[in-house]
Amino acid sequence: MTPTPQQTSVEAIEKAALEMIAARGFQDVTVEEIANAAGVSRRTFFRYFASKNDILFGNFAGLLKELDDWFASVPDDRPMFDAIAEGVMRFNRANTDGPVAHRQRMELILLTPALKANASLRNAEWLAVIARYAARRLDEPEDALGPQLIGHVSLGAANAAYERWLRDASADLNELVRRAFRMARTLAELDIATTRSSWRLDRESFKGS
Amino acid sequence: MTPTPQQTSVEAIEKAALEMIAARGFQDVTVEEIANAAGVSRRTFFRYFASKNDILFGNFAGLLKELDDWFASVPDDRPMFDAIAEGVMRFNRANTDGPVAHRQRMELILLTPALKANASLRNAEWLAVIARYAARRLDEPEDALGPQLIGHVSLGAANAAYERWLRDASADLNELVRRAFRMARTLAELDIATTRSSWRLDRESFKGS
DNA sequence: GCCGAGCTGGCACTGAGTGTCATTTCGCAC
DNA sequence: GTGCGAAATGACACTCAGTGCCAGCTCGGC
Repeated sequence: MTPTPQQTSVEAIEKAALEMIAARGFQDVTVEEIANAAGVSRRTFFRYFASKNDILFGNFAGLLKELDDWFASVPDDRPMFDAIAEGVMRFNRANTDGPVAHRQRMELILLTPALKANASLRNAEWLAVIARYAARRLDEPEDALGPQLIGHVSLGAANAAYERWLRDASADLNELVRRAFRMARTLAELDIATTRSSWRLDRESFKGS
Repeated sequence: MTPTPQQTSVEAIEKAALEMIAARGFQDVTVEEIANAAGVSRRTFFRYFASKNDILFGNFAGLLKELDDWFASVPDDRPMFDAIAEGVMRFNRANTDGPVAHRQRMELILLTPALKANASLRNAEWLAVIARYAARRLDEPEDALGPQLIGHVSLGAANAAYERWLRDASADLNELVRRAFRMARTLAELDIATTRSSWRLDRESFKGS
């Protein structure tokens, strides 16, 4: 049993906030209004959330820890991007209070500049988890170009899938994630297949070390 | 000739701001202080910059337009990622007031949460330019998964190169950009080369459509 | 020299976020 | 069930970003 929850529950504030924000937009709802709706003082709101921008991000740190632990348990003989793709899907699932609220929350985040900007800070923490796993797999330092690149690319693939999902009400997020990671793994093929004629290799920026 | 610049130059404000921010940190400098140092009222500051977060981003929109125009002039027989890598390097070069200030500015942006968050909004605009080019090359809609993915991955490669550059005072940014894009193109090879033993393909998330 | 347009400064106001302190609530020991 | 200490809360004051409004100034054209 939980040792008796605090009188003021984080969930109550989140619920009140999501309802008002969904109805009127993030910018038009003040923290004071949210606090009142949740039966809490403005000051107490800021004891539970570092900023107004954090209301919709829930227990991000906790989910991140879970993800990190999961990657630690992935065997090294599993293809890296296969594991990362599954990590993304696990993270999304854990991040959900039912698919409807999930979509609504993601829509708000990606369509509200202040929230999108805040999300980038969270994404940087997420990226660090991926980079740590990639560093282990590549046997390189975490801050080397390789692991960091894999982190950035994975974040890009996940974001591309998310944005596409929000445009298609009918699309399946997991399927989009799989497609995005499959494409990301083999971008060179995409490049070659769509380059109409030969480009003189001695002009290629990619040549050389 | 320019038709007589405004009395208040954007450059003067930027210069005053950069000096104070570099010396004392972004958060500890108030808009009022910057405005005073630039000999301008606080109100006027906000007529030149939409927010305090925008001071260090210069004429981003103008550079973006240049980049877009340049991509429009790239022939379709040039390999896509080769062109994008050059686009990144061109953008960086145009974004510079001498390499010292460039590095200092990027350090501030990437190390100050508020600025990093703001940068993500700018990066989204940058990404849209890349996606437009990719859409043309792939002959797909701009908002399809492919073009968007290429935009996200390119942004990731550029960011990975940037962050690595900031850690290595001696590193060459262009070389890092080339390396990052070369790796991004062939991630599958990296994956295969570092997967220690065979993973049963029927468990692969990538299988199927 | 006059006039209108655009730039500027000053002022007041909203709202986010923070420090401080008094009060309340709750778990716990007795 | 009574009292105690710690933690949570509420209230207040304050800083600072950002905005609307209006009055005054400057500059070029007439």
